[in-house]
Amino acid sequence: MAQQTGAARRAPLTRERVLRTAVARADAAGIGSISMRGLAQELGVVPMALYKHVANKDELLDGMVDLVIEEFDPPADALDWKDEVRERVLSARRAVLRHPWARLAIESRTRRTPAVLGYMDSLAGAFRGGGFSANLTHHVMHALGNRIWGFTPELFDEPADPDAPPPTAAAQEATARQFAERYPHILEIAMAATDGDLSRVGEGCDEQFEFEFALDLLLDGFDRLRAEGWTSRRRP
Amino acid sequence: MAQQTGAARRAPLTRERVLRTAVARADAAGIGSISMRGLAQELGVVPMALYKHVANKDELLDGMVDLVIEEFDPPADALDWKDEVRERVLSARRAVLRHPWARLAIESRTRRTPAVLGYMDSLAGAFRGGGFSANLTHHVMHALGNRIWGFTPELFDEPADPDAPPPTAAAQEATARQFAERYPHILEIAMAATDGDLSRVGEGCDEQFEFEFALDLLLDGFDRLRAEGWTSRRRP
DNA sequence: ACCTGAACACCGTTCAAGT
DNA sequence: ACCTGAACACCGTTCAAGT
Repeated sequence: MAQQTGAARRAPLTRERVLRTAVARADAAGIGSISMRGLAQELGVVPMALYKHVANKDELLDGMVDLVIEEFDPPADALDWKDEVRERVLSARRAVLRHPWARLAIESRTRRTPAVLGYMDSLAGAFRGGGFSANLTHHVMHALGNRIWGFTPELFDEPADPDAPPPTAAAQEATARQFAERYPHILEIAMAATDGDLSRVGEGCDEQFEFEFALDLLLDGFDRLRAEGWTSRRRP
Repeated sequence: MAQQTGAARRAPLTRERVLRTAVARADAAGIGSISMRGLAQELGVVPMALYKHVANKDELLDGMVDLVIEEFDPPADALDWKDEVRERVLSARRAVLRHPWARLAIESRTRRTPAVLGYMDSLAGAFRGGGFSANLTHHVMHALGNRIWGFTPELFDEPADPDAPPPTAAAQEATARQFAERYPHILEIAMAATDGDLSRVGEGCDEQFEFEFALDLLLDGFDRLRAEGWTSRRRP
């Protein structure tokens, strides 16, 4: 008995299984929980075994991002360029929201995998098909920036520290007064975002709204340049 | 003789000196070169000594970013809102270009230091002073996103691996053909960016142009919403 | 009271030794 | 030929022991 160890009884290690396990781990415990050693242990395998399937940790992260990109849904055919871009980007957003670690992984990766290139090519194709010149397509994709991956930076919204002791009412009052004095415009903005309900300021704002606001603003601007027959390498 | 060790002879350790040394080190060797131990060694000090001046590595990074933000120049007075925002953002860009590591540090930090808040407040103030409602100011700042820090994601431009062996002409031809087949739109874009000179495709494009293109496109869109008296919490 | 050496619990990756 | 244990050169941070 016990001729096979736990490791030997497991499904054979494949690149696919390594990557899927890493994605599940990152989904559950964040990108900080991804280490070659920890992942190997979860797979019941010696760390070096992973290096059969991924060259190093960077390639592991690239592969994880590729799995997220594979979740992007291509939109139905016969949309005009604007709806196609919109659908593709919002689909990317849904995938990135399912894998919150992907935001930082995408930002920190220098990645030009086939999955990345394929997605960018399909977006570029949507613009070209809508009558954008190659040049203008180039510029508008840069203008979209990381929004092509469906996320925006957080800027104002900071995850509240769950370990922080709840401040006393007096302390809260004091810091609020100080804040109002030093950062009056930020306070205004925060209050506007919560319809003046100061107690909800910490909740952050409606990120989905902000994302679509900016996306549609950009797409409208693009449309204007396209309609104007923008060609020159000059700014709008 | 030698009553004072090298460490003792040095200027006393201060938070300021720790942060400035870290910034200089990151400027020279990248963010990956920043470690508590390495930094301590450079300062001729035992690692634990740093913990007197920064609570932990996260706070060290926050402090480094703050030093970059302190390099932002407030613009001359009496600019209209658009020029003021433009000047502030382009000044931020100049600082970030001087400290290339700051891009990733800013993206990965969850930072709401006084320096960060102060800068965001000044930007928000420019919009408010230009007649933007608090609500619209909120949305347009989200739309600017990380561009308020003066950078855009790299998207297409990947630093060429200097260690990679120069591919043979035949291999280059083969990959080019394959690339053209799989990613025709990206190829078009890349060629447009280099005026059709394929040999310069690897160089990447004019990032400064792309940055200002997107910035001005956004500012124009903002101006349009402002002029229309945009108030509703609906998309543009 | 102050400071710090040693230690703890990790990393990614190499490589020689073992089967 | 294949696989892997041990090792290398690191991490951030804690804490007890020393001055």
